[in-house]
Amino acid sequence: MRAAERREQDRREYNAFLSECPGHELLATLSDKWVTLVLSALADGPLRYRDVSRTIPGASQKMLTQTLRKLERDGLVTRTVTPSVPVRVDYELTALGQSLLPVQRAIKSWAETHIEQVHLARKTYDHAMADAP
Amino acid sequence: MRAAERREQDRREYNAFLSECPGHELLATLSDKWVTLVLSALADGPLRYRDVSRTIPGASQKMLTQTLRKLERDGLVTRTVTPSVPVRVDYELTALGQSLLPVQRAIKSWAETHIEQVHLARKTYDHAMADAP
DNA sequence: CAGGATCCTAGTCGATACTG
DNA sequence: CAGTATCGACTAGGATCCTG
Repeated sequence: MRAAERREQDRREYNAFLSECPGHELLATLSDKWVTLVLSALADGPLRYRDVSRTIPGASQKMLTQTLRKLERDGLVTRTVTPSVPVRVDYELTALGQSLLPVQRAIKSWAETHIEQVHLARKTYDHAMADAP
Repeated sequence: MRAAERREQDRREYNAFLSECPGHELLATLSDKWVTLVLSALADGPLRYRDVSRTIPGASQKMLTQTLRKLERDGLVTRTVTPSVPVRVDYELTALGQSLLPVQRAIKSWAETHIEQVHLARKTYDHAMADAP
């Protein structure tokens, strides 16, 4: 059973290494469905909580809050509370957050120019699989 | 209860719209932890199954196979079976797969230049939260 | 060697209800 | 208005065993 232990050890070390890898940290946040949506919702300027949720009808308010908190924690957006009645909370991209937009655009750009090839490949693949199951 | 139904309807429509959005399709695959690792493992040239798994010790063979199949289906890698005894299977990036590497590099690049700011922001945020819980 | 088939758990997400 | 708290459904991913 030493081999199994050894493999598990390797796996742990590797995963530890990965969680320290900047690229994967970024991907972890960037890949979040709601993160990308919130980011692009705020791209045009600051929004109140309610307006963000209207811009992204698919998000439950739990996910929305969770996402906004995460982004705030990472320094990508600022949260400004105006203690009126009722309270008003505005969210705005920081400079750091804005610097992420070009990266998003790069991804979107690749997607738009290559997605058809991917779809075609899938069709071909699925068809081939249907012939030889 | 009509309001709830309406919201659910909106959510469904929105999610349907999202799943058709090229950007999110790409992000769905690109953000997969194992996808990025396999992609960069194959960046330097074709590899056999065993070698991929050695390059990425953290991946269970289930995840590895699953990921490779997904990439093959999307036309990002080719799978070549050599029917010797024992069999030999090579995986190689397609042109489409290689065209994805610059995007990965862009992400990695942003991560490396900005990750410290993110870490700093987190530290500050967590510290502020500790003061006012 | 390269995987297929299963079982199982830990975390994710949505819906709902309540608060300052 | 802008959340917080809680619960249950769901599922991705890991461990394990087995095959051509």
